[in-house]
Amino acid sequence: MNFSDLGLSEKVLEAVTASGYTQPTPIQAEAIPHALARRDVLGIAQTGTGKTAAFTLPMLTLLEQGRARARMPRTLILEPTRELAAQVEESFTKYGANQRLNVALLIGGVSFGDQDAKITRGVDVLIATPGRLLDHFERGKLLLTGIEILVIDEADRMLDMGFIPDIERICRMVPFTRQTLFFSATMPPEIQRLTETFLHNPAKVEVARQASTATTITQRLVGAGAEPHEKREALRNLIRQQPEFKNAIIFCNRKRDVQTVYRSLQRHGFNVAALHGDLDQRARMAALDSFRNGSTQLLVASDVAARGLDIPDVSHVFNYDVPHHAEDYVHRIGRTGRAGKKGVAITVVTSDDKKSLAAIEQMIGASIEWQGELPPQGEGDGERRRRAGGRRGGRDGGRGRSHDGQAETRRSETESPSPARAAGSRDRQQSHERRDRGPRPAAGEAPRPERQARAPQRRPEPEEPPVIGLGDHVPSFLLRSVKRT
DNA sequence: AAAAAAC
Repeated sequence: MNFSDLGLSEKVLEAVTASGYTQPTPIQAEAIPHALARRDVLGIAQTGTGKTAAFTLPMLTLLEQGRARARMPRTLILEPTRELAAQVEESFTKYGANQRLNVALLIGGVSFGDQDAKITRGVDVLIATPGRLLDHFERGKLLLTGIEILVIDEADRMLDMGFIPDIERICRMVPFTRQTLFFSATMPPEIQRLTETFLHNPAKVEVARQASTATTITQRLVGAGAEPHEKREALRNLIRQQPEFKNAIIFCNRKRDVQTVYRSLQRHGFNVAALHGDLDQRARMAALDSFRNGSTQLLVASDVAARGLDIPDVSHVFNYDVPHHAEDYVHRIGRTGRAGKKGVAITVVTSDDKKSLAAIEQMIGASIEWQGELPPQGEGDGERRRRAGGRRGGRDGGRGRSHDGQAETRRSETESPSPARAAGSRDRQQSHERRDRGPRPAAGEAPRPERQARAPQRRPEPEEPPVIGLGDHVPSFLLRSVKRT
């Protein structure tokens, strides 16, 4: 299958070729002919599957006929976040290079003036987040009665974000006769209802199941103390330990933690940027740009960055927090291991995260490899080392932390051996054995018995201090076989 | 337990 077999126009094909693409992805191969035939399309696909081009390319072809009129855009694309909207705009710029089309981006956080001016001149492609679109509409500067094609992207995310009433409103404002291209990674009942209401006999195009995580991603769990400073220190060690590190996105659950972790990494000399929704638009764009062009290696982000953002070549994803919703986990780790590349996703787990972790493992249909405890240690500045050494003899202020063990595994590669660490060698071997066992079973395969079998050897000896948290102790939920859906 | 999106 080649792009030239899909019925796209010469101009669009030339732009696609110029970008270096010859073969369409499955969603593109399936959706483009339907879209060109003016059919409604229901696309069930995640980002990273080539979804954006699946609607951009046929739209560009269809837009070659006709001309935009003042204040009456011809097509409308709705996106849940500003970054995604900007990304779609780039796609139109790239593939529409051989056409004279007016594209406008209507997102919040920037001034109305430029947006207004563009609308007034007439736009062929309007890309918008719902809030700003409705704002323009209510000011009476925008007419939606000329819309020929409506695209609703990431519908399930719009649902999560409470946009569905806005989407329904917008759907009722555009002409009944328009063509609708509708994309969602999942099909919860509410989305199902929406498609039944607003799509007419759609061609259903489905690629890759929602909950499946790419096999190119190596997933691991590491334990850490639940105290913020312990987690931050664990994170720093984790970053330093990675053998094939290129760059990483670090996900936090809360915006203020994004800020804290960002500042902390900065103080410790890391090249880092932050991305969350409370930053002004310029800062958001700057963070994303510097990460994309490689001038920044670390991006600390909230879930604003979890879905859809196209950042090629991310070698690592670190979950500083376990996400509360299992599907967020899937989206976060999906930022790495893209386009056939290898990726590593490591989640920092504390004693507070058992429930969320169990839900995640249930959703992905497998248990995630447990790498062991990652104690805060080894800043290389003596001060920390003393603290770490001092802790060895007793407990650290009574806070939970198991005996040293698998945590030694990789640290030993980055630091010179010390007598205190030699004790970890037994566990280190075990840890390597575990890793060498290969990938976990995919969903649908039988649960693997060795999980039960190897568990006892990782329990602490009875005379050791009681374990608080997720050190070498294996919580009971990890020993249960995983329920599959 | 949160984040996101309009001013």
